[in-house]
Amino acid sequence: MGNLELDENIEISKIFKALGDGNRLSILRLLDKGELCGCQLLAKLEIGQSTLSHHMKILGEAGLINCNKVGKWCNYSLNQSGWKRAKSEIMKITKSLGDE
Amino acid sequence: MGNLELDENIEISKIFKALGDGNRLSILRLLDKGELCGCQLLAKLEIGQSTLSHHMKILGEAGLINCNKVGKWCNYSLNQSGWKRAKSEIMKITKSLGDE
DNA sequence: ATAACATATTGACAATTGTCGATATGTTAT
DNA sequence: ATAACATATCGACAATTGTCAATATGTTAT
Repeated sequence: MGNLELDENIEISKIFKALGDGNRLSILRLLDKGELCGCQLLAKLEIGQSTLSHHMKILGEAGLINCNKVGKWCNYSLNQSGWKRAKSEIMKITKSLGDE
Repeated sequence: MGNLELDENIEISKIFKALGDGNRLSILRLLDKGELCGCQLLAKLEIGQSTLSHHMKILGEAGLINCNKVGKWCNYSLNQSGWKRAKSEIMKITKSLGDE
């Protein structure tokens, strides 16, 4: 038993689940403009601190961001390798559509 | 009031939410190999018919698939323009990472 | 007309998710 | 040592999600 392809897809779906939230997309767009610590993100978003922390955890576990901890600050940035994976999976799923 | 950027991101997040499920990724990978009707998909997946129908609705509303109805069959296929949008949003979010 | 088939919809349910306030942990400055 | 700050964790809650069985709708074949 156990569908291996499905298990693999469930694994990959975590990346897209992480992208499936408006606030998290806002966070990622901010990070694309440059590294930011949690408190800077917090100042730009309309959510509580614990909520932000929760979102950062989900993005981190999905491999989409890194945290470079400096003292009490967490300097978050986009994680190149996570995004590479995300893009590559999308390309694999849409091989038949070509590049256009 | 109302945060417009967030609203836009919530809108876009629906595309990624649709990708955030293992069974739906399986469905999309099957469709990438070629058009299939619901009953053909059903034969390849381990889910009930109503569940499949539900997933197809979500994928359709996200703009990721089309249904070409022929008689009692729905011939599903990947929707080029929906995927173009998905890819373009990812590229926008990761401008700073370049193409690599 | 009737039966068989493909798909959609409904209602129910457990599981997961997004959010918050409160609290804990760890760090810097006084 | 103490206070102030940054982040993480916990417990609670409502909302959303994935699934199913049952039923409805629409289509084809008899």
